[in-house]
Amino acid sequence: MVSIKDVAKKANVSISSVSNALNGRANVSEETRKRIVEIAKEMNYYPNTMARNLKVKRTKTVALCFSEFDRNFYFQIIKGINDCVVHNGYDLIICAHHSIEKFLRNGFIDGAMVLDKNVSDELILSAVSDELPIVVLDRELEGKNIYSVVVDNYRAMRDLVNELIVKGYTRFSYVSGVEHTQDNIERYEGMKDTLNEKGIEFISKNYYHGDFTEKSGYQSAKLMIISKNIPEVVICANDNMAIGVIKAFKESDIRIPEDVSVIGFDDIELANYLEPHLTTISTPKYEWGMYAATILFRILVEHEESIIPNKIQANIRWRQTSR
Amino acid sequence: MVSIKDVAKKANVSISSVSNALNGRANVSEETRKRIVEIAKEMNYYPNTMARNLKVKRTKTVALCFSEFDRNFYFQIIKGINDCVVHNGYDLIICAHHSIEKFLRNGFIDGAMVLDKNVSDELILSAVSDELPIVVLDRELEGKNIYSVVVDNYRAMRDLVNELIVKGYTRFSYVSGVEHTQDNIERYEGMKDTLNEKGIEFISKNYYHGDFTEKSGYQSAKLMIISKNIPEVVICANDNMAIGVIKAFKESDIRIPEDVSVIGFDDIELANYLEPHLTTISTPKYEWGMYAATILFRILVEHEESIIPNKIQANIRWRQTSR
DNA sequence: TTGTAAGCGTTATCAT
DNA sequence: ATGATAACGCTTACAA
Repeated sequence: MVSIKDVAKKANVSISSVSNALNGRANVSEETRKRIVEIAKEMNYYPNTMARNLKVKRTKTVALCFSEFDRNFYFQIIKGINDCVVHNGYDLIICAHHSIEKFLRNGFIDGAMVLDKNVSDELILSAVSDELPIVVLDRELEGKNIYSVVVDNYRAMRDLVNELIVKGYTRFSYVSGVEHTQDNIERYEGMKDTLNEKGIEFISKNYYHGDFTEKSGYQSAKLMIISKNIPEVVICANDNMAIGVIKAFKESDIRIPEDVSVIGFDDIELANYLEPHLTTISTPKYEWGMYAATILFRILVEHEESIIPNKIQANIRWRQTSR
Repeated sequence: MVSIKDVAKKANVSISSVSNALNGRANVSEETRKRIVEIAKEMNYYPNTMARNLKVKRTKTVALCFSEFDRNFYFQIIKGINDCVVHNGYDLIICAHHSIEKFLRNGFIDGAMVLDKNVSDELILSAVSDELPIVVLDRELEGKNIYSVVVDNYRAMRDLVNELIVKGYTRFSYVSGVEHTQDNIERYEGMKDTLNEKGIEFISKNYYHGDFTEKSGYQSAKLMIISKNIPEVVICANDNMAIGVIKAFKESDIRIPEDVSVIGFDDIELANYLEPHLTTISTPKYEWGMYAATILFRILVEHEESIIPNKIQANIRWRQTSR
């Protein structure tokens, strides 16, 4: 690996002149600057980032902690993040939760985003600092230099249920995601509260325990069928479970939406390709990522303080699985 | 940021003792070792990776260059890569083509993988070295310390066409991907050569110019319909175009597979959810990534030389869009 | 305009 | 067993 020393030797100047020349500083004659640049290029010299970062404190790199490569739901979020990062002239590295400590602790990054449930709150709270603001997308977390950018599940669900009631639906079932997750709780509460307000009681036998997987949706619907407890509409805590629900109903020749409506949450790519197309709540993934990164840069480059991020608003996509 | 110096001061020892203690070296008494470890923990000390890497040459980090966050086809590949990297005790960073130079040039990584057409061959060839082996997944590239792990498109297509001929198909159409891409060329050649061998001439009016997008598949099928040139089977250079083709046929009430069969390539997630389920060629994505990373580690940790990677074999998934 | 030298946070060599 | 000290490759005051 060719170092600044090698370039200096070949150019017959001191290393500081090389540094100055290459960093476009004024204190070097145009003539030598040219020569140095040329020699550097011809020697294929690139400054060692680590050595540089050891000196200057800014690295112009931010990290995204992410490891759920199974769920392609996330990739539009990442795209949004990436576009914003590039636009700000920074570099993005994505690393899995296994590696995040390595990057969080050591001044290699100027800021971070977290989209990985495997990372504990404690880790985040212990890593965050004035020199390392963190934006989290997968939880709500309070603290100095920490910013949460999450979807407003509760409100989206309220909007949905209100509209369903207007359409005349009264008998609801709910297929839950993993019980203790914030997403699931907010989505469920949104539904329940709205029903209650409208004088519709939600009884617990219409609550089915899922875990966000297609399979758990399938099994929940099977249960409805066996127990002859088919509602007018089944609201699923996410699309994957809705897909499972639909599959089970289809197998029993229960028509959608004539016999029962099915509604998901997330608006994954599949939702619009299924037969029938899935009515769901669309979280604007690209904008979500973009906004999260924007928040980070408002701190990083604008040095804004006391930002309170807005929640991301999700919207209903009426399609064919509902009337 | 607390440094080794701070720990040394607080523990009343020299920095070398701290370093030795924390790195589990023998030349430090058990007693002081314990004290130092304790103090380090209580001070929340983590060694600065960059400073360390400046000294020792191994970073135990590899990079994946990737930026097509639009095509979720890729994510299982990344998962395979990530699992292998973690299994070897390394860290993975994923960075987009914009940033790759920064990491390729500066000794921050021990090795790299490339899955990004935006990276030029020249860049790869100029960055590769004994200290930085590179595995490419998206092209075939020759050179010292460069290894290509690609899918055997040609063979898969030969297998497919041979079986189709056995099934009695004789009238083929082909919807191409972006013309000059290796994937497209190999897939097309595989089809054409096999047909020729079996005495079936492939005429150019049955070749439709697509670009791997659903839309281009849709338009190609529209063209077939308008020109009343519907074959027995249309082979698409990827699944997305097959989806477009199917959509167009459906709109014209052309039945699949009764009137025409449609076959894709890739086996994206959608393929198995479409109605009818798409017959396609499945590239084992997880294994592909896993294998590519494995090659890298055979060089990195086993110091193997002169490895000639096998091509990844793809397999036909007979489903409902073909007879 | 140019060069010298200190320092960033480590590890490693060599005295002690 | 412990501690100075050089070195990694760079930036940056400061001196020349």
